[in-house]
Amino acid sequence: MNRTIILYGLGLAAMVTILKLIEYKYFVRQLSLEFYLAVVATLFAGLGVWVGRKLTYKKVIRVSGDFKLDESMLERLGISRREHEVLELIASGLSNQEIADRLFVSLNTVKTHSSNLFLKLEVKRRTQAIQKGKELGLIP
Amino acid sequence: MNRTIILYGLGLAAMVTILKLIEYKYFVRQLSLEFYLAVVATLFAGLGVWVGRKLTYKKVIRVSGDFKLDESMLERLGISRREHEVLELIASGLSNQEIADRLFVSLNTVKTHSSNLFLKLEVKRRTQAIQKGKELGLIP
DNA sequence: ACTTGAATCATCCTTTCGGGTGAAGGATTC
DNA sequence: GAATCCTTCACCCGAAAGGATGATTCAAGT
Repeated sequence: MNRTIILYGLGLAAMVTILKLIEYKYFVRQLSLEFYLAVVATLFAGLGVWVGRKLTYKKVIRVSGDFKLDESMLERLGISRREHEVLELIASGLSNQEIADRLFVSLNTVKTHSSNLFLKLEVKRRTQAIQKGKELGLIP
Repeated sequence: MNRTIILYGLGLAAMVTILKLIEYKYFVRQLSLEFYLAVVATLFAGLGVWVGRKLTYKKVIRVSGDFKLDESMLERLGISRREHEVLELIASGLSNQEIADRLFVSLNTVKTHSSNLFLKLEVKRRTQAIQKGKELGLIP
């Protein structure tokens, strides 16, 4: 953070210096004030974008919380609501029996759902399903 | 994305217009060129920061990258290097046999490591170990 | 009315996991 | 040298997971 502020200051200083040099040597009497202003505005807007990126990069990374489900991926893979629900519970670390209890269905039903899920995700284990589900944006 | 670009353009246009008005009405003959430049530069740098934030916000969220291992947590829980290694491979979706092949040890060894790991993490399943490992900053 | 897909449950069978226990070799520390 | 920790491996056993297959119900569409 301190580093970026210092860099920002140095960048500003360098900019001003360069502009001064340009001002006194070439442009000031050859080009219009409007053009000169446009150049300054563009340069500093660009600098601002760069600095803004540097300043907000790390902050945003920490936040990075809000997960948005990729529903198009669900459709593409033909994953039903129930199967997705099972995937979420698998990822939360529950056993098939616990999932069955939570969804008020039988163990066999959960096993069927998970088997179909593994087929659609092209995986062989629930741990792989977790991994792939995250990659595809199906679970947080 | 298109919206931000349009906003950016409108912002620039508005800025230029305002500057023009100011230029022809008040400042141009009362203040030095340096001061005028500084105002322009600051305004546009600020605008750039704002635009930069808008432009990079969504992109950065998806990255959500650099993971830093919490080694103090490993020590606190008494998790050895090998056990942590096994945890990483478990989280990547490998079976115990696959982990054994990758580490050039026997299946029994992997089972011992994972069992000790589960004790230290206070979990009962590998899926829970993945979940808790992520919470504690032991794996990405 | 017929088809289709989802959700549900079942049975059989194999593989994988996980718990418990013991033990041997190596490195470090006291 | 004894104690401790890590790593390695083994055997046994029960629980959980996974594959294959078939069946029923029910709602939605055609």
